[in-house]
Amino acid sequence: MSGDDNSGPLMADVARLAGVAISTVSRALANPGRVNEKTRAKIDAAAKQLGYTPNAMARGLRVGKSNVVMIVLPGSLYYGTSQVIPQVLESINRTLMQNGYNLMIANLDRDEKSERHILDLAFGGTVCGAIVLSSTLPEDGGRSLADAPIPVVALLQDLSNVGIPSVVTNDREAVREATADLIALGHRRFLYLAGPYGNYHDVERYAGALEAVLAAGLPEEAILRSGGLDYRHSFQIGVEAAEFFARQRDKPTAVIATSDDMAISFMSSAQEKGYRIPDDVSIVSFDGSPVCAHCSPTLSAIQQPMEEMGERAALMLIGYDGAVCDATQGPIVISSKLVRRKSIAGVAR
Amino acid sequence: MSGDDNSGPLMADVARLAGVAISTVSRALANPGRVNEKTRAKIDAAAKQLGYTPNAMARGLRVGKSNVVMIVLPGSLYYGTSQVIPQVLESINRTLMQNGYNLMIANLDRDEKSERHILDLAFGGTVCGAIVLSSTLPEDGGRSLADAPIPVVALLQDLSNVGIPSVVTNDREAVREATADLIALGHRRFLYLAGPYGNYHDVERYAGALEAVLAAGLPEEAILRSGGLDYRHSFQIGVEAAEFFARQRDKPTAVIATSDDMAISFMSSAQEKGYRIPDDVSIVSFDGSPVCAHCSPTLSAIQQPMEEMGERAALMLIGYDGAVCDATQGPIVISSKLVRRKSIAGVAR
DNA sequence: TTGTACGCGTTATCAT
DNA sequence: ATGATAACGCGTACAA
Repeated sequence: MSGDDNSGPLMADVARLAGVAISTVSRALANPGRVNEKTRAKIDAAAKQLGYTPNAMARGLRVGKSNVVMIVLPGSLYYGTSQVIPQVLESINRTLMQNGYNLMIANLDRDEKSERHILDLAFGGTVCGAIVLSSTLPEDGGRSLADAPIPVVALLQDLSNVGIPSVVTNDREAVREATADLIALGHRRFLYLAGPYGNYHDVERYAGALEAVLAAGLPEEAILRSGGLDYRHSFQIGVEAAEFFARQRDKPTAVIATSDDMAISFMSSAQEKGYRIPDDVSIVSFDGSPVCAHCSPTLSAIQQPMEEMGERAALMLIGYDGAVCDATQGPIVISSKLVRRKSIAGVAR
Repeated sequence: MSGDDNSGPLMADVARLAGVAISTVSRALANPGRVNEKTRAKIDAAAKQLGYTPNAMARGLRVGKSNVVMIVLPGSLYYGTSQVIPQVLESINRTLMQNGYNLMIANLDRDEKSERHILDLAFGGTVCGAIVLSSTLPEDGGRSLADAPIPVVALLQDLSNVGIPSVVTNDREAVREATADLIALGHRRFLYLAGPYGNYHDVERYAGALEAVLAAGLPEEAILRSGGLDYRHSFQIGVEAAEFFARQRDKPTAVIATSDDMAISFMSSAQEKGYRIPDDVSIVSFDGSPVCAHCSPTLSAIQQPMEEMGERAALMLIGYDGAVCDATQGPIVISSKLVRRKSIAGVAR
């Protein structure tokens, strides 16, 4: 790469052309108010004529702060239908850009190298803040992202218990309400399709389903579970769950899937086996990707407010909303909402 | 945000602790070979003890080059099932990270502000290269990304005619072959679902279909077209196309969709109207998202080699593969391939 | 209101 | 093999 071009006009060039001192140019560009109107015009003209663009690294070095935020993503992303990551990325990027910041993306793999890399960014002054979507925090040789001299915000999972301000959805409550809805429709036996057991989301979502079941006076055994694989294998979870479903003597009448992909592959597998949806079995899923509206039948889903969460996290990070950026208050919770479509029906028996 | 913490050990601190000069520390860290083994050990120990992390901006300023690459994405991303952007992002990021580079993302909206922002990154030394996925190049007041003092590579579309090295797929050829396959299966009438007319991909893909049809001695009219909306409305295109299909007296027997979303919504709409797939109409689509394997019926698709394209573009940009980074040779073409699934069948009449 | 002078933390040149 | 020193391009006290 030939980016070592040290061409490009400098502030000194602008100053010379405008017939003023360098510092005046600096002020005119940063604090247009604190310089004579006429001088400013001359400087602006000179800058424009030369096509001057300030050097961001020099400024950053001098000011001791960059304007770059990094987002730490789990290393092995998963490419089903979920648009969670891209939506959140766009939302964050838009918010940052509007406030003069840039977004750098960093993948946190399992290997030491990627951890060190991310920590170098955090401790080396490259970034002035981090939004974390990975479930673990990078650590390496005594350094941890939690101790970095930059603010950190967690998104999609609650890390406020370790002092990191967090933005999450009300997973538990949303599942509880959806399950209660199903119970109101007459459902008494459920199949819960799980992501990796122990995962933050899985714990919350299962807890929500359980709360609803218990609240209705049903036993814990009213919920069967299937899945437990990593989210990368969501489609497979749905396929296996359909087989599991077919094997059951006393079949569940409703499925709660913790991702759209599980629901989609469950539906097509079950339909292939001759089960009708929602007549034989209702299904509700998670994330609410746009494709849900175009499944057969259209898929009811708990829709995550990605745009809003991304924006909120970004604003918290850059201190636009400093007062709320306090982990001791617990996480900021933004509501998901159930979007009802045709994959849910009452139990007719 | 409180990132203005000028804490953190400096190279001078390491030097003091190790009992050597600053410049020796610098060498020991950058060129471990050109310093005494014993000295190096002392320095490494000191650095580790202090938790020293080099300041990237200071280095960048001194060296006159950053290690950040930016990717310019179209402003209004589209969230159907397509995983093109996220897959390409991950692939590029992984490749860059392995080679010591970082990835910054920039959305190119229609407004002047985002154009200026991107140009500031390019001209201000923040980034040392750009990978462009947007269909237009940002321009503002005389500056254009094409004239920036950094290398630029286009991905997914061919900009080699304006001097920008490009990495593309063989869209045209892939569609031609897929269409020829359909013709071999007895299909004689086609419905082509278009993205925005005039769009690079649409032009190429339609051309491929047309070439196959003409080569088989069929008239241009063998291909009906529907769609023409922005890719953001892909689902709607499929829905409307199903209505269009239902209205036709002499119906096409095969559909060529230029995105998975069009295909998915066409299938579910058509099925709802009572048409069977592939018995009444075959369908093949584009992108080949993972969900294609879990549609009903499973969806045949021309699968784009996103991983490979991303990697190739990144390597080209950072000069790993300098010899090939020459736009005059035309674009680098990486082959898509048709993945056959159950949405295609022969014509039984 | 404008100019002078210094320093941000690192690398590279030169001399030792 | 190592050390002293001068940049890199900009922002900001301070002085004028």
